Amino acid sequence: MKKQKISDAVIHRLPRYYRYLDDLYNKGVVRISSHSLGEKMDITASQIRQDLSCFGEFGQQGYGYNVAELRAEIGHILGIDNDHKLIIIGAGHLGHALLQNFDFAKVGFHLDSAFDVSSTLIGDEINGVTVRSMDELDDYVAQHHPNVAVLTVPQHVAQPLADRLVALGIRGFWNFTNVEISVPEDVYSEDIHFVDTLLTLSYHISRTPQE
Amino acid sequence: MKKQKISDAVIHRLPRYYRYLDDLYNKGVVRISSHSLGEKMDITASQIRQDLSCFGEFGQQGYGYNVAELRAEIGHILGIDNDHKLIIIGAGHLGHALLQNFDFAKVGFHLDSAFDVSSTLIGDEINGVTVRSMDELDDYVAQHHPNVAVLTVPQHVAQPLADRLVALGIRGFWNFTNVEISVPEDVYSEDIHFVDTLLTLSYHISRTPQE
DNA sequence: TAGATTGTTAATCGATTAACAATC
DNA sequence: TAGATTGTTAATCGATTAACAATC
Repeated sequence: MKKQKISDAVIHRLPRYYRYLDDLYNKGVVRISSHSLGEKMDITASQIRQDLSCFGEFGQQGYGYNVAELRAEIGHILGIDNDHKLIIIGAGHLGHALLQNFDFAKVGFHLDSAFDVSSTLIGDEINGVTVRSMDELDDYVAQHHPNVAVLTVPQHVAQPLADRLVALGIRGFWNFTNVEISVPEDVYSEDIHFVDTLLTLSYHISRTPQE
Repeated sequence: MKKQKISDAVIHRLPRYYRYLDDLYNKGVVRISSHSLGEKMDITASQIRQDLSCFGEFGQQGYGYNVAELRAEIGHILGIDNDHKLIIIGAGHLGHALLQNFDFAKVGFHLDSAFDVSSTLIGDEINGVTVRSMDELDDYVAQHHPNVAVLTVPQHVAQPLADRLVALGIRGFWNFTNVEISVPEDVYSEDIHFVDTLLTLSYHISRTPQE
């Protein structure tokens, strides 16, 4: 096991490993070799072994990897067992969709509460979660200490809100606005730029002839 | 200008360039150098010039780049002026949120129609777009020839639906389900894996102490 | 035991950065 | 003109792949 800084390339492959292993696990597959996993995922066996070696030794010569065990190990590396507490800021259509559809518990997050400014939404209970007024935000965070905030708010309020939430102790953002928010070094923001992905799609279908 | 295969790394930076240039453009900024753009975007000036050189020569020595012009060029490279026609498959919470909030026109897409299986939704008009029955899908596509489909449907129907849509001539997928759909070489699928991004976030906030 | 497959070291490949002549 | 900044070539850095001894 090498003890080094883990590269972004490796980190970004981890959730994908987890997804495939979880799938195999649910199908009842017991063992898998780097070679056959690589075939499924369309990457080289070498890359898989190299990636895993950043975190430890999880396999066995001549056998491969135990699916349940490797799944659990990668889940652990990803922090799936840390029970992060999360609040949703903005209960509009997108926030609402996440409240309704997204299985936060499956990835180790506990959805605590949602906040909005609209009096039409405040007081509503969506999928067991109460929508609170933004006026209650400071008190609520001070009392319950969530560490992650989902930003499903209009673009122009994203940065001021992020600043406010950082001051309240939020450590991670799942940012669905189309702006990159700036946060201190010890806070992480994962941006979902819908526009960017749609443009990437546009790029690819605009030039399929030669490639 | 080098004539070569464009690497994925470059392609994935293009929408970000476009976003920054669009922002500068809207602020009325006329010119920018690779150095100052790099400072804003937190990348090297060298990388910007190297990236752009894949597509042409857009700058001028001693001056830099004209913001409006470079924005338009990158938009063109991304295919923003191709007026792609798009349909939404699945008008549940997430599909609904996209119908309501997302400015498809801004990125050169024309939202044509939405489809669902639920009789509660069929016939509804959301933001000017009619929700049609999935039974009408084949006829509709044959007649209107949309080239992109948004998949906001349950996981287990994603692959069969994708197959059906490919057969109908769809060239690109904006896939919001948590499975990777397999498509022919000349079709492109852009996957939005919410779970993966949330796990990446989890990884980062689970180990901030040392980094 | 023989075959399979790991973890790791070395080789290769590609992407990023630096340097600089060209020129606006 | 002198200063600034490009596009491109060369140098560096990092990531991926190949090879292989170790061993289950």
